[in-house]
Amino acid sequence: MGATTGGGNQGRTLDRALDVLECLERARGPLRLSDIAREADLHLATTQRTVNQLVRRGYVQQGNLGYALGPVVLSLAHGFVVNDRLSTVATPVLTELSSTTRLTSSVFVRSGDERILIARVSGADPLRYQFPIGRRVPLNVGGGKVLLAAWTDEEVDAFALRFPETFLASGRAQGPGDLKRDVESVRENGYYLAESERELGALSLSLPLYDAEKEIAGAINLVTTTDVTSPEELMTWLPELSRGAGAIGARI
Amino acid sequence: MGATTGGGNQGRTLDRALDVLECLERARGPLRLSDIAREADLHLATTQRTVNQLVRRGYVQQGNLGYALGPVVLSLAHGFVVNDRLSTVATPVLTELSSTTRLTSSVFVRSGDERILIARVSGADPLRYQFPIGRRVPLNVGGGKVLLAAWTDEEVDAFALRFPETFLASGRAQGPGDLKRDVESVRENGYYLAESERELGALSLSLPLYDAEKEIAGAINLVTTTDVTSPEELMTWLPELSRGAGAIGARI
DNA sequence: AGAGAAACTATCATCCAATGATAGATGGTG
DNA sequence: CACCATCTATCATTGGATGATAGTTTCTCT
Repeated sequence: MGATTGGGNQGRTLDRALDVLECLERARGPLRLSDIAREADLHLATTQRTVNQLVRRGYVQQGNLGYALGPVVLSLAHGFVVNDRLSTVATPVLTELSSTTRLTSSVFVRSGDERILIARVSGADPLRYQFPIGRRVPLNVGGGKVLLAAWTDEEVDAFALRFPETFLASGRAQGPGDLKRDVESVRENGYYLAESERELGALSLSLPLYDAEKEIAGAINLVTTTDVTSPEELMTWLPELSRGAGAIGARI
Repeated sequence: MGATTGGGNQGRTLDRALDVLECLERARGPLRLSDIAREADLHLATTQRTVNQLVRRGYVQQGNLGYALGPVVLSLAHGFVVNDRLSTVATPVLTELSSTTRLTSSVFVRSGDERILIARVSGADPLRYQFPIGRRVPLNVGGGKVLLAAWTDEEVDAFALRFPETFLASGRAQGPGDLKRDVESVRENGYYLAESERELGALSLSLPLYDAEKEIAGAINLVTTTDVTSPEELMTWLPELSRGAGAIGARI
């Protein structure tokens, strides 16, 4: 089903085209025209016109197994990373941070009910993830919680209710109450330590990033695995991470 | 016939939205609404509606200096790199190639009258380029010429006439005749050695990539600088590069 | 602080491009 | 060959995009 806006039918054409793109983004392989139509809940004819248009512009490419995203989306991403203030400022800081801690560090920002990884530098023994930049990850597990800490109670409540019961990678269930408690702890301590929440065996220490106007702009974290680093050991890097967060925040 | 009969105004809405995105991609910094309208040749009201829609979806973000691309375009790019056959196949080959040659290697594909870098692995002493993946580069200079070699003479002629007189980085002028001669040499030799064409001091050796059906699918190259590598020295890596090209082509 | 400009938002009648049902062309399969 | 699926093409209808204008907010000078 598409993410088309419920309130009023304005901007239908563009919304549908973006739905098509994002449905191809989620796809694990090439999609047939009819697959896209079903997935994005569009008429076949509409899908065809939209997809062909996207093909003409290079945003979608057609193989003999179906349609997939095209190379032009890479160009847009390039335009983002070379321009975006947070991206360009964060990268050198992460590089230094990963160099001193020998851990993987990353920066992500909120996007709707998700967060998007916009920068990452691998540590000494890199994690197994492949090209994570741009990946969408949930907002309600792991380091995502530090992004919620800047919201009002009402916003957090509304968000928490949208995710009634989430199962973490550790197997533990996380209800709205648990989420609110974690957000509270972030507000008190200024950081969040996550253990096997999004990924089993993953361990991460996350801090919010604030810009010059004290507005939340994203989050930074160090991530490792439980088999090489203990939570206590990871916590010793908190001052270093905090310094990195400050350095980034001061320049955006 | 397939595309847009009679050059009518079909798919105007989407086309305009993509124009907006690409105008932000080209921009060197945040753009004001009126800048976008002028740049994309749109009415201000149309621009506003389109931009706001893109903001709502995260494709554009609004700062206090204007509009810029948003993080969601990174997600699309992520969807591309994890799915695209050529991207995933090429990366390990480039890694090995750069390891043995100690040079920077890359793969690019054609997109309209440009080529787009879809994979790159840095060599021993990395070039000064920042995050080049996704960058659009001209098709008529440097390694781009190997992509033209698979075209018919008519196509090459038509293309050459679209770029009447191009000035290379070395200062040399390249007319349509020069371009055609270079394309001929690619057809004969199977490779192209470029010296200070797109970038002053750059030296690159490029080969076309053919898929299982002998259709051209992109190009691969080794790139270095004239101050550390001589053309003759670079040419000694031709067998290695050719082997890499074959390995990629066999798997797509 | 206040005047002026610029950036952005909102409204609305007109009309054209998007829509979707249908039919046709193409290609692969047993 | 018949069958099924994918993709393409056509066209009347209509509803959403359009663009002119006016309004509101925000910045920038002096």
